[in-house]
Amino acid sequence: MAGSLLTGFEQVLIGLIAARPQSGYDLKQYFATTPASVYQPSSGALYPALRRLERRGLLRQSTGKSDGARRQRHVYQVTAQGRAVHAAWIREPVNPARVSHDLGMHLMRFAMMERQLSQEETLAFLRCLQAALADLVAGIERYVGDGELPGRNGPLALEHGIAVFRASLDWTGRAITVIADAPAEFELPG
Amino acid sequence: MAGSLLTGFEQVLIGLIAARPQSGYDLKQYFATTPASVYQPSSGALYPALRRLERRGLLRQSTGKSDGARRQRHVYQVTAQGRAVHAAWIREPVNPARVSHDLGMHLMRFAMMERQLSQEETLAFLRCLQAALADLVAGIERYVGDGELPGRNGPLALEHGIAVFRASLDWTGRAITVIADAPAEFELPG
DNA sequence: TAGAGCATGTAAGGCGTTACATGATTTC
DNA sequence: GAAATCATGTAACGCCTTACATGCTCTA
Repeated sequence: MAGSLLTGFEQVLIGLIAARPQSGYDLKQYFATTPASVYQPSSGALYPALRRLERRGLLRQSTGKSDGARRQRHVYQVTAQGRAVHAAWIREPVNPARVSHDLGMHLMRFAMMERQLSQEETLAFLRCLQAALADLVAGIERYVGDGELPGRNGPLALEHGIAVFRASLDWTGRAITVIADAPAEFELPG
Repeated sequence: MAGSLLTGFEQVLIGLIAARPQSGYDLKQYFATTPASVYQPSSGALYPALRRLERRGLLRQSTGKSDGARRQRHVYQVTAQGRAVHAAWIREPVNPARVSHDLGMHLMRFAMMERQLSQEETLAFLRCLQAALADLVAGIERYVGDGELPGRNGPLALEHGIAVFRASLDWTGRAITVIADAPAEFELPG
């Protein structure tokens, strides 16, 4: 992602805490139990990241109430500034040149868009993603057609890439249909 | 990948140089022109990596002949020790627990297997990958079925994961067919 | 009171990114 | 001779990984 000064990991942390105030341990549990998660952050990555975000004024600690916990938990919540940073991240445009690199992060953003963006904005995002993926797939297919790679396994591995990104591309079409067909169930909360 | 002391990036470098002796600049060109490549290494990553591998005795420089090059090129080739390390990397087993994380690296290994492994060994690798991906997809589908995620975008994002890994899984089936049907065209060179 | 699980944190070391620096050689 | 291109490299900085350390609380 281009514009922000935060890492993708930090942005995801803000988004998760924006959805529900929670502690570092809660986040570890979340990452550990969510299937196919890109992140399995270690303590050495997670806790320093939370403190960085706190130092920058994007998170703050709630009153550390120990509700039966074994040890004092540090429950974080998002500040107004943190909410603004998160909103800007959600709205970052899709960079077509980096879509294969950023795909996982785009999906994270999509999952977090629901309470931030209107139906129309979400559809615009998906259409950008769709166009970028279509170009990506076309580019790989052109490369395969050129017969650049010798042997058998090389072309097969490229076919894997085509199949995977084509699955992504097909998904964007289905997602657009689902979002477009669904009624706007609720308005965006403040 | 589990066993080796080298990074995945370093292993890929050894594999590419094993296929054909080349310089750092050649490798940059390769990464820049191959579509959907996982790596777009910067100079600050590439050249130090090559020197690390040289210092460890896995690469050595050919006679730096300037065949009309603008500047002295440092052409690397793989040493016997480097070849052994690469062969061990190619044969590393698929860790089912890390398959979603290692998938790109597995595909790199597959692309480089052709001259290292027999048809039977390649098929065994693909069947391990197939089994691991099947478990992964089943796990995500079970998670979706549990209805853990609220809202609309979260489940849709998970469906993306299912679609992508299912495309990988389907590819393994096709690749197994292609490899199994193909005659052993040539024997493994020394 | 010993141990297991909870929850946070630190320290060393390594690697990558960005940005800049440096020669050499064509080309105009 | 100036500029563009080729080709390699360095330095600062930041983040992650691994491994270890620390206390607290519940259970036996």
